[in-house]
Amino acid sequence: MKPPKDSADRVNRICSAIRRAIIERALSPGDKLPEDTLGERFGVSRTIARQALGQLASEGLVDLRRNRIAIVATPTFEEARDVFDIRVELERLVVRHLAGRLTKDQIAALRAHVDEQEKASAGPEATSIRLATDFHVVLAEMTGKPILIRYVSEVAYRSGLSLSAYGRPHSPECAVSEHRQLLKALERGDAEASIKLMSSHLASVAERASLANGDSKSRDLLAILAPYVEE
Amino acid sequence: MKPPKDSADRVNRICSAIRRAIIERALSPGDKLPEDTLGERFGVSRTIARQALGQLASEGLVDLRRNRIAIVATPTFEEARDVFDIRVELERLVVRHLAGRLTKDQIAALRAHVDEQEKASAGPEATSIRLATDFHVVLAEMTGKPILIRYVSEVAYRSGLSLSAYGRPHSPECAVSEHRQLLKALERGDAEASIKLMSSHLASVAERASLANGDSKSRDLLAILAPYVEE
DNA sequence: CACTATAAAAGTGCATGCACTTTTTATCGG
DNA sequence: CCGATAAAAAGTGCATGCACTTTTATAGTG
Repeated sequence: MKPPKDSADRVNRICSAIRRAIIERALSPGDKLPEDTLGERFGVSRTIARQALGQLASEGLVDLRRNRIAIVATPTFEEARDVFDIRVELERLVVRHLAGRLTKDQIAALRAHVDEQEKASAGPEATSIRLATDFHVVLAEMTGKPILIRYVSEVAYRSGLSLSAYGRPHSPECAVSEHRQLLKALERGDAEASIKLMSSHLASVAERASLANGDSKSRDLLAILAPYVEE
Repeated sequence: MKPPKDSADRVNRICSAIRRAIIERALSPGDKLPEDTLGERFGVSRTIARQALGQLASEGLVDLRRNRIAIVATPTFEEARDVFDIRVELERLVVRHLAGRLTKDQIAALRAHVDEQEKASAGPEATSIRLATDFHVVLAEMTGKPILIRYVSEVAYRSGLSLSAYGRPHSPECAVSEHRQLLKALERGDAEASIKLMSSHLASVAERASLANGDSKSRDLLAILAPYVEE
């Protein structure tokens, strides 16, 4: 009779909230996440908040420092690049599996998603970024492969964090049109094209963070500073 | 002068021990892992044991069921296959980055590792399996990319668990010779060949778990084989 | 004897308390 | 006013205790 106290996912609620806050840039690298503040805000004890932080740390979104307040992670430039490399491979796996296999309903859902994304282009950047990331997660979910879903989500969120650290302002129109193109290729079952489109889409996302390939480390600093200097 | 109570990695010690026990098949899918037994065995409180279990659960090696004793995970057949798919992509990334970039010392270390592996072929299966897995982890570590290392280790261990669930007896000689071939290709900087060798090596590992042929659910055999065949 | 009901045991879930560390604030000499 | 220093506050690390759930052992009944 009483609510089954389904508390296993109280942790999850906190994680989701923080992930979203990060992806929407309400939280930035270095921002503090004290256990008791979190617990208070979410109406749970420190124990639960602590678990959530542990989980997020294992996903690379949070930095746990002994005896210090946990903070939103600050990915290094190299880490950001590596995550993108991995992300490309994982998402290629996704589209390879999805090309030509999407049901009518799935296609409709994806189209609706992109439409919403387009509508959000005019609005606040936070929503736009979140929807853009969600698109990739939704794609992954359509594979029905729990493990792939988990990994793709993880790298997608980490990418978002990197972008928040090193990226220039988000450009929604671009993402929308690229998503539409990809969707078309998937729909007509062109795996080859889908993979290419996904790769180049992610490359352009990475470029926004100046993460484009270059083995030289000397220009990294410049690349890092560029977004702040220009404008 | 007292030991700095470097307790952050007491959790890690437990995790490592359990991971190793799993890979060596001392622990099998379904085996129970009670918090207090663990704590007692490792001389820590339940709290720490619990953290370790949480960590391992997030790596997919342990199953946490509410109010029930944690158990070693039993990957489904599909999960096993998916992990292998992801593993192939990640390890391709590893060898792609390593080909032609290995230092003399690294090559020596790898050769030593394979030698040890060969020596262990005659001994107990546990050691042989562990060394075979380690080879892949060591390779990943040589990329110096923390994130790649983490993901590769994770899928390597998960693969080991799948093998323990579905695999036939381990065949050490096979792994040794394949590792040697790969090492040669890496050494002479032949990225193309390295990637192929890694792919086919992992395919043969997967085959040992009957993950390549359609056991019960053979519906997309082509999709399963695609990553190994292509290119 | 099987089969159920029931009580004890074992185990997890979680809040809490205390020791310890880091951070902040307050105080004081120059 | 500034910098240093000590004291208070804030925060984490972790063991522990108690409520609750599952499992096991026990006893009762037709």
